[in-house]
Amino acid sequence: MPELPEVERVRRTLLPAMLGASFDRVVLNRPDLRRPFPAGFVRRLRGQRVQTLTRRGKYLLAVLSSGDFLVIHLGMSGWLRVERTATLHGRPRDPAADLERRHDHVVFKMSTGLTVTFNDPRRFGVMDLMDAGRPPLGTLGPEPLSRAFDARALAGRVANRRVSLKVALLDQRIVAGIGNIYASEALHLARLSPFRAAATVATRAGAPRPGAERLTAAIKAVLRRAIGLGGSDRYRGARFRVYDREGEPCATDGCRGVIARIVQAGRSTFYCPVCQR
DNA sequence: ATTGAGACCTGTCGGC
DNA sequence: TGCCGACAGGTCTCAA
Repeated sequence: MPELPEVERVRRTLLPAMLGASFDRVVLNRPDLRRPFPAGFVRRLRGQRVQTLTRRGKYLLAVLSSGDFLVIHLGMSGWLRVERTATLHGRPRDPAADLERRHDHVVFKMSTGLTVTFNDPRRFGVMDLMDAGRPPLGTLGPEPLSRAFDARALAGRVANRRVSLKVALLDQRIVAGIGNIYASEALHLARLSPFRAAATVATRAGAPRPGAERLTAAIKAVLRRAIGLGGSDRYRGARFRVYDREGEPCATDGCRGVIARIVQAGRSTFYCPVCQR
């Protein structure tokens, strides 16, 4: 589920439950996610008030009244849901819901009376208390929707990089928050081939090449649109331009191409061999 | 210093 | 129907 637009949607869902509220109870249903929870995790959260709830790339960041930073990454399959009441007993059996609750790994009971539950079947997510200036947070590239991320910034960051453009977009140090879906989407909108060496959109004669302008604009457009649609998952939001559309006709005006799927760095790339150059 | 491959997990889907 | 492999929205580590 989660790339930048989906994480942003989760953040907005969480605001009414968590912002300005404190942790009344914290329950860990297992000792680890991708990594163990840090020592004293429950104790350090309990009673703390959430002062800010922001997003950096694909990370959610809560600054607590104690000064601690609660950091949450949703991994591949993580999400957070907000519920009004604890649903512990007296409910009719619902096999589908029971199955899902098997992966409720962390529960926050907030002073708003709302419960926030972290669910993550694959357990690639991370929850930690850490310094915002430290890696990986400190090594993230610019926020793609910020002013600071423009053609010049992108060009500077891909200079001398021999990896393909697609793989470069997945590197969170170059730009933060893009994942496998929106990398393919942005390249298609920008009509740039995923195979190109990243450095081919770098600076020449002191100015970013045209590809860098198109690509930054496409990244912003694709992400803004997805945020506007509430992100994407199986059941809602985005109709993708190319992602998961192998064999379908290309959506670019006047293009007769057919969407292809290939693998780069172990991940699927969807693209149009005709209009992406 | 970069880069690719493999590891970490569970679930789902399509083919036989 | 059941079994099996391929694949899934992300990092992280390790060897070349």
